[in-house]
Amino acid sequence: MKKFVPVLKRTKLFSGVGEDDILSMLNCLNAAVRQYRKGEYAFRQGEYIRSLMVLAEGRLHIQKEDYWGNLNILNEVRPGEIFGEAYLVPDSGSLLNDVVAAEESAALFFDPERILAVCPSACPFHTKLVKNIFYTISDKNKSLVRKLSYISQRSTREKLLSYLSDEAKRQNSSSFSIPFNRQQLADFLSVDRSAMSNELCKLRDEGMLDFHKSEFTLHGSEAGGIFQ
Amino acid sequence: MKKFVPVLKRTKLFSGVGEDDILSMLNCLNAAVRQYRKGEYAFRQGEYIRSLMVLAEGRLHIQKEDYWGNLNILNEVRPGEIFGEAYLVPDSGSLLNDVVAAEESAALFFDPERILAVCPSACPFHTKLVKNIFYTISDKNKSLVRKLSYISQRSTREKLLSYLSDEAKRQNSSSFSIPFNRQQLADFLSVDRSAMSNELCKLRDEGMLDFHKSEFTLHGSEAGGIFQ
DNA sequence: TCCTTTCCGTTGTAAATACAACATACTTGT
DNA sequence: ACAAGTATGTTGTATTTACAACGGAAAGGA
Repeated sequence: MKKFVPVLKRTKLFSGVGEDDILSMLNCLNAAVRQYRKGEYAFRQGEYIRSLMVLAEGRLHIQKEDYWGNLNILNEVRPGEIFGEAYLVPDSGSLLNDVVAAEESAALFFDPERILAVCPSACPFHTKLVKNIFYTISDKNKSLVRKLSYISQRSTREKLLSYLSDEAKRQNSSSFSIPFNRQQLADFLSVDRSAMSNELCKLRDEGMLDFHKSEFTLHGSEAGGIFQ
Repeated sequence: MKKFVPVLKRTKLFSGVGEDDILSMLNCLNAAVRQYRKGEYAFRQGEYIRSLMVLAEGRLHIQKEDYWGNLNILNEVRPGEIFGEAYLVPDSGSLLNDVVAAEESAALFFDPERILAVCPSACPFHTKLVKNIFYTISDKNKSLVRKLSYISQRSTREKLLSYLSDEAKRQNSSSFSIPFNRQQLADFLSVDRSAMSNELCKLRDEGMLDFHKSEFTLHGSEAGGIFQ
């Protein structure tokens, strides 16, 4: 448990809380740790969720495979982000997606009652935690809206450009790396891999960007405009 | 203010709170009302948001218009849902989308500090409110994920089927109405209106569904399977 | 009622995409 | 170093979609 404290300290969820206090909060909130190997399922469609989870290490993919085997990565969970919270709502039914570790990962499990039921006396940081959880879910919400803005572009080219330029903006540099391989990026953007690969190369040939594996560099007035 | 209490009473946000208590909470939290005519902009891209809003009446569309005039409805806000919460996170920048009233609407504006800062003595329902806000944001999250699951379908046909069958499931009937006209549905699903209209008619001709304006009825083993 | 406007379906064509199939480069394990 | 497996780029074709254009139906206002 203690090993995650430095990681957690840097997350939005525990921002403004000292390491010692994080540790006591983890105890106060009765957190449990679960670790996942790369490719392992944290949860499967149809399961019921009773905890609020925080990803401490690694990356998780919220994904869905349909009847015909098409895989859709609905979202990526990064360290410090919470997941599973939608299923704590009363009568929310069973999990609709799979949660898979994209790499070696560790998650903290919290009892939602202990977090949401305010106990002013027990834990001085509770108010801060509630605020931070609110911020964290809001961030997640924002990332979902962001993804929606990519996918709601009509063409593969526009999806790529909106995603890549947004990623450049987020990483505040025209050179950046993305957390996907080509297939994962195609799944994330809901397009065909080969068509996307084709479009990427066209964009490169047109001088709009360069890439090497998952490292991208955007060129040109449009992309550059972001940083001006 | 008082006129919204019966509406609010039925929302997730104030579930389990009596009408009198809702009114005192609204006062305690210093809520303000703003009303919008159909088509009016509640917020525009680039504005800064300092309040947490709850839609009391009507419908709002979170939408984005790009350089070329393509309109994307990113999400629809219904009564009892909150909006704007993503922009209360520190350093979250200005609004990236427009918020437009799809019909005559009314929204309540709350000071986020008053909601999130726990004051056990002042308002006995504060803990409940915090929990309900958590549930409400989570629900919103879920609706975003749901929309993602529609849009991430590869073809117009699949997008339509996933949306319509999900809507049937949510309304618990194979006959249901949707809150969109054709153009809005096309924007919501990020497809071309005429192509979608064409596809709808093909589905109808194949006997998979029927519709009249915004009233739909699903037929066949696939759609029926949901209710068995 | 008539006129105007909006909404919806239909069609043809140009463009984009999905899909399959394959070549090459890169990784990983032995 | 080698082999097996994986990731990526490339190409051609069938399918699907976008777009424009139009006609009829429905809705709303004068």
